[in-house]
Amino acid sequence: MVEELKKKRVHKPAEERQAEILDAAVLIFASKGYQVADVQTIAEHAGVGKGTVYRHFPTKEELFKQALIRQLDILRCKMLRAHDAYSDPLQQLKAVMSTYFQFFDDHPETIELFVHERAEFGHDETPLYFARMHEHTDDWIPMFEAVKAALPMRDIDVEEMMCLCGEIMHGAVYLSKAIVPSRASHERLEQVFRFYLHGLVTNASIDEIYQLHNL
Amino acid sequence: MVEELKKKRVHKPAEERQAEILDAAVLIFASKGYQVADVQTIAEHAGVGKGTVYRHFPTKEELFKQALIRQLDILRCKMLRAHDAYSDPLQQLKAVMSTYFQFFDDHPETIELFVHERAEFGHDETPLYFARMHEHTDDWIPMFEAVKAALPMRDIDVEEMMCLCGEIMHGAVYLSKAIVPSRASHERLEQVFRFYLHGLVTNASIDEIYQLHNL
DNA sequence: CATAACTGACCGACCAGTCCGTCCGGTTGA
DNA sequence: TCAACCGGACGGACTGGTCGGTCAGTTATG
Repeated sequence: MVEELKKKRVHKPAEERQAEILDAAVLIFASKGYQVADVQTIAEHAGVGKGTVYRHFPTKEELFKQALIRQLDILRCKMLRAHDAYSDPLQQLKAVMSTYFQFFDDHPETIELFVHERAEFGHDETPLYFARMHEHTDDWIPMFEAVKAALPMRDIDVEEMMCLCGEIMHGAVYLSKAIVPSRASHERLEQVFRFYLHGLVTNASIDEIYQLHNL
Repeated sequence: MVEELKKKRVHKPAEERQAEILDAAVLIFASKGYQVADVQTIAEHAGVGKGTVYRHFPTKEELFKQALIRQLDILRCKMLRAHDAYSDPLQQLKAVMSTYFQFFDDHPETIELFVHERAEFGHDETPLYFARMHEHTDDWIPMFEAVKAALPMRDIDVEEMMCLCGEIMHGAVYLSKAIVPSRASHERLEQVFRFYLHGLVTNASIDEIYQLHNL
């Protein structure tokens, strides 16, 4: 009656195995948090033994960070692609923001991963989330410069523009789950984007700008 | 030589004991996180035995939540006091925002506490941080109504105003530690407040508004 | 058969919560 | 005034269970 179904052992290229393990890690870490998630569960979920996990990642901590980096790279990549799809700087900005919101709509577990990183490791080192953000700051400067040039801007420097943009997007996503009734993040794109522009410009009509830039 | 310094046992009113324990709990939970912090350490820090902690709080989780609630109440109370010190709605708003930033400047450990709550318990229940915020939403509606009446507002309803205000303040505080070089939160007050107003109004001169309201 | 990948039982450290002996300090009565 | 007494607050050793990381043995592959 009780079938002893033995999983067949398979050897795979390291890269593929690691990807499987990382996918499982993202899920488990996101749902339980770093401390509570246990490596055994991740291994089972990835369909491998615990020993195998440790063959590919030296410690639980490293496993977590790799899982996180994987997600960060995916997000970053999507944002860059969204940017490159447009030439008008305001369209670029809106597309990037949209991608950001959409990403967290599609992968709510990633929010949890970020939250847990901030809680667990943000204490004494800058979270990878921000480290990476900051590391790649330069990539976005040209866009913000262009936005600035395109708008009747009040006196704000580019760094401040970027900082505010990051804060408001992060805030919207981070708090999106907490608001009752919770709205899908991307529904908030329009609201947040308009608000952001209003916050930047002097006194021009936002509607004019919208029309001018086909937003 | 080695003095056996035995702590004298002292009986105290329950309330006082609990306050001592909660203060220790805030510190330890904030610095280590919910999972890593151990009750023994909290007990030692409060100058009591572990058993005593469990006399006053049924579980570690309850201890954490009480510690959090304590901080939330302090913050809320300060914000209300700041509000009541002014009659002009814009001055009130600015004062409340200022208090919020100042509080986290003075008690950076409280940020950590919120972060850990979101990570540990925000998963399946609304964090107390937001629950309380939402619970007391009504307290702030009159102020935002008044702000709205005082400004040449674009078409935003009060709920949205409050939501955006919360997000931008939370974002500024939450990210304040991540930015390099990190600025004291309160230094950002002016920047964030102006940004917020710009985001609300139609096309009036912010400077006019500032002068009119003595900001 | 040689080698590399894989496995999971095992070890030791760690910790939430318990439990009972200890001792404080308020009360009583002579 | 003070000594004997007692309720209950207190302390901390202990227990039971958990989990990160290891390693000796097993299985696939060439």
